[in-house]
Amino acid sequence: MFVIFVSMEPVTLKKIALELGISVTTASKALKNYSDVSPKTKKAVIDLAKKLNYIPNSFAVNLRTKESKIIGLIIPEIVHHFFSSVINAIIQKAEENGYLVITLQSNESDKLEEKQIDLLLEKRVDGILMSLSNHRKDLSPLKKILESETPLVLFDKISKVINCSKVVIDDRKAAYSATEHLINSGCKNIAHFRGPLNPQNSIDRFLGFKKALEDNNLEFDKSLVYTCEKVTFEEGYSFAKQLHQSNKKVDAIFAITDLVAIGAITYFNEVNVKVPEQISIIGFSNWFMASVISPSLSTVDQPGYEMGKSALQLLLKEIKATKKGEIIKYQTIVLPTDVICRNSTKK
Amino acid sequence: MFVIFVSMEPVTLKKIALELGISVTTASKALKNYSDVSPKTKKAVIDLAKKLNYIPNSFAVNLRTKESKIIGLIIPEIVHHFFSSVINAIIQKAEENGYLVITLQSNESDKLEEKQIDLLLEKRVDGILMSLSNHRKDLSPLKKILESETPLVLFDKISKVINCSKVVIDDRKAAYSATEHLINSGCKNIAHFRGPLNPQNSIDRFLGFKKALEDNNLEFDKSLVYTCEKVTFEEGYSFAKQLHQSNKKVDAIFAITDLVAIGAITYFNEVNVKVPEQISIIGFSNWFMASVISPSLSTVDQPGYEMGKSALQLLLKEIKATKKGEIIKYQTIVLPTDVICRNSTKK
DNA sequence: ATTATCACCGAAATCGATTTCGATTAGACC
DNA sequence: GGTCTAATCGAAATCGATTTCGGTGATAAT
Repeated sequence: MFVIFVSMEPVTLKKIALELGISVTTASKALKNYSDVSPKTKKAVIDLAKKLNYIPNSFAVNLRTKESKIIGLIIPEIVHHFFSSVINAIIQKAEENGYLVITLQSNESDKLEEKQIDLLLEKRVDGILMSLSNHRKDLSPLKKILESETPLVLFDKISKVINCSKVVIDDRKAAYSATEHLINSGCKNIAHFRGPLNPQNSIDRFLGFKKALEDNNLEFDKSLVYTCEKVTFEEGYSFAKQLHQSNKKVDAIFAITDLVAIGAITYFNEVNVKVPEQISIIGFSNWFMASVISPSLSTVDQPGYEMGKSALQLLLKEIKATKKGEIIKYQTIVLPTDVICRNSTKK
Repeated sequence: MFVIFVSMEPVTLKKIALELGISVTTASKALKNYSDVSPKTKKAVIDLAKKLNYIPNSFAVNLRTKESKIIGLIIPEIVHHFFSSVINAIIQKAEENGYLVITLQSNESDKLEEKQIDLLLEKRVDGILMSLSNHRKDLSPLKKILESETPLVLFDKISKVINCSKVVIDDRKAAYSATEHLINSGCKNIAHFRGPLNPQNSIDRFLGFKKALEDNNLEFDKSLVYTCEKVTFEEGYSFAKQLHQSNKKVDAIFAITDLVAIGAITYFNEVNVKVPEQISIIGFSNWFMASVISPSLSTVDQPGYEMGKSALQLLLKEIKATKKGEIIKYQTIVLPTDVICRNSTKK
């Protein structure tokens, strides 16, 4: 049997109504199970709809209901273990709750980030999840989101001064614990490969590091702090090399990220400096590779999946509240972190 | 100054028209730069629109134009280096072309995959990009996409029998080259850690492996083929162990994926089997970690970014053609791959 | 003065689904 | 027969932007 169809026109309620000799109104009500439609008509409509494979036009539905059932997500980087775990959680949980997710990558560019905010607002997404770029200082784009009455939840890389819900870890405390872990294992001269100067994340980790030294009566040596610009493997490698060749007395390193730590380990492996015997190294994030590298990397577990999940749940709550016209109470969720001891640190 | 606003009603064309004492028609035309609107009126409308921060209601625009300017993307896994590179390319290139991307993860579940296809069709996305789950055999959900006249492009994990555009690498040839690389460096007893039995990918790589042996007069030993179910680090590790403890004469391994290869390397490092002196290992994908592991891993470069980019470009072309009512010529793009020699293989 | 031309504007239909508000009919009940 | 209730149905408005098509008034051409 040959079926030739010239771009068949789509199945609409009108078509169904026409075919059954009823009004569009009744057809609509039948599908939505209104009580003022006779069972017979209901069945006829439902059957025909199924037969014709009727799909309600979401454009029209959106227009009426003023909802897109879409959530916007902006993050600095997709190809990044932590963020891809977050995305994973968000997409999955969103779908379970009847929402789809548009993902955008700011690439650590402020300008792009702002453009993407506009794109999402134009698309009239029902809510926005964001992790900010490292350089963001101008908060007016975020305020624009709030003014448009679009619920907004920030996670991980947030701004403390913007008035909205947030999901974070206590970076300061986590860094404190990591440093203390090094100290407890007997290290006294600890270097820190920190992140860029602007993001709150890396500031907090630095402060936690410093505080741990102070609280344990260890001298803070400014020259033992190296600042990563891009937070890469190569930086970890090269700072380790600089540190090693400087002949400074150092017995441990706390790195801003597992990737940086692995760069350092790789260097020390190459020049036969024993980790952790000669130098202990601890990272941050608990990236999958941390458990696999040799020696396996001690680190701080940063729960990406949970973060995505919590952020999404907060957002959904706010979307519901906004819809009902309720006043939203912003809240900040702080997720727990754990130090994970492996073989790159002693004891 | 206090501004109290009770959920201000949104700025619409109607509002602008009312404020200026003109019709909605004229306001619309002014913003779209029609020639039958006086420069004075145009300016007035544009100025007021900017002042009120007017954003056209995309729901209404979608309804009129029958376009969502959204592309759907379904992949088996997000937290995966190769796929996240693909996503990265797709999202970026889509944005540059005025499209946003809804990403969904099938999690290697057929049922989920089918549900997600329905979700995207209900959302009336302008096109769909897919990499299939490993188990997909029933192709009717894909046919449903085509019947709905939604352009579809498959990439990486495709089905050969479905009639649509595709972007792939020549897995067979790539595996052939990888194996030949091992042979050329003097290896004669080569094991293969292959992927699952169903996906075309892993079949092709297996076939390429086998063909390379034949063409070089090496005996194919079935007992040297290990089949990964999940394609994990652990499988690579454990197969390496089995192989080692079996005392079979083996001087090389071709692994389906870098992750599996790294699992194997890790095992051999632990038991002090020298790579590549005692056993050569080559992986597949050119994951970032491959260059970092010790010894660095020889592998086949699988261009994820390019694949995403090509798939998107094909899709955009089809979307445009469909819109114009043109007939679409399906095409299959085969991207080149390269063997990358590092330190896990000889010479 | 008449016609033609041009510049400018707006009423109304349209996209497809939803929902309000009546309208109609049949049967029940007094 | 008349009133009332319950069961069914549909006309029309609505969401907001777009576009067709026709109209008006002013100026230029004859």
